[in-house]
Amino acid sequence: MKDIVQLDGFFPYRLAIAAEAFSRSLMKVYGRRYGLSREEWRLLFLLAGVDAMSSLELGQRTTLDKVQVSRAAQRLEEKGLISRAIAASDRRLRLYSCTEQGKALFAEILPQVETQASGILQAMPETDRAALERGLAALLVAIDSVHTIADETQHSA
Amino acid sequence: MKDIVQLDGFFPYRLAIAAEAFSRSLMKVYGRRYGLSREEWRLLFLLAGVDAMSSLELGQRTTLDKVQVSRAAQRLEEKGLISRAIAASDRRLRLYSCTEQGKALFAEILPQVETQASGILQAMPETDRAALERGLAALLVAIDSVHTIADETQHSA
DNA sequence: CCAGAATCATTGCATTTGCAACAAAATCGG
DNA sequence: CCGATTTTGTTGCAAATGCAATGATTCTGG
Repeated sequence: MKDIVQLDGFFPYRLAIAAEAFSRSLMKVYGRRYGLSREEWRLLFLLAGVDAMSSLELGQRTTLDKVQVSRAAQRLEEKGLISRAIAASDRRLRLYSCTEQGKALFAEILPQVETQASGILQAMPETDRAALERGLAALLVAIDSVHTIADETQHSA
Repeated sequence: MKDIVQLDGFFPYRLAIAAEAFSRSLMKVYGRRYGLSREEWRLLFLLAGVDAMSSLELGQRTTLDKVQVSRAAQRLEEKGLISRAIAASDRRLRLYSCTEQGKALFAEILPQVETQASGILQAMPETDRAALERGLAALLVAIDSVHTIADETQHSA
């Protein structure tokens, strides 16, 4: 009789719960054992695989705003894990890159995080895991598309 | 040649990005327009549909620890949206319930949040949406199962 | 029935975060 | 070429958060 949506069935709620639980599980590894915040870990992850990356791209790929990027990068720099430089092409931008020490730490942590993640994913039936992969990919596309539309309408307004 | 996992393909990363973007999109509605935090909104959501709920159950269903529950509930009480009482069965616990004002506010906000959420979900092909539903359900089960295991081993240790 | 262990909510304090203000640099219009 | 607007990074300050400590209540083993 209730016209109220059951929370358990409310999609955004379930997505948030699952993502948070998953994230917490991984944070136990890089956080508790290595003292990295989620933002720091994410930046390190992004930077470990490339030569350098601009602050702009960094923000776009993490959905972190510029303040979060700036502060996480500052902490990582203090720890000697990344280095910061002013971009030659556009001196407003910063060019971040991973130090050797940062890459070494990342190489040490990543396998442990992967193990932790696998522990959860392997508990799922293969078909469900494939469904999740597919659905998540589509969701990311959908989010990106509505964002783009929102930005465009804002421009014209 | 790189033995480094591409971040874009790393599952936990994509899950976190999608959930955060989705969450931010909904927060524009209940946050910017109604001044509720994510935790406050979630508690209100849980309480709007039932007579009362204990602090313990509240925490379990939201993956929030007791401090977060306590503080979000305190703020909601100050706003007159929920009421707090000591549970008769166990006087350590609290029994939270939604006030009429809280239910009214929830009824006002929910449709707007649903509209916002639908805007994203409707941008997905039907089959992908179904896959996401299925995968997400399985993921929640998997997370719960490994949590249970972890707790049990901790007890025996 | 009682003393110690366990569970739960709250509080204090240091750190972090978000938002707005600000400063530096680039782009655009004339 | 110069001033106004836009874009980007940083900083200040108030609010939020996490973690450890505390207090209140219940449970457990004798």
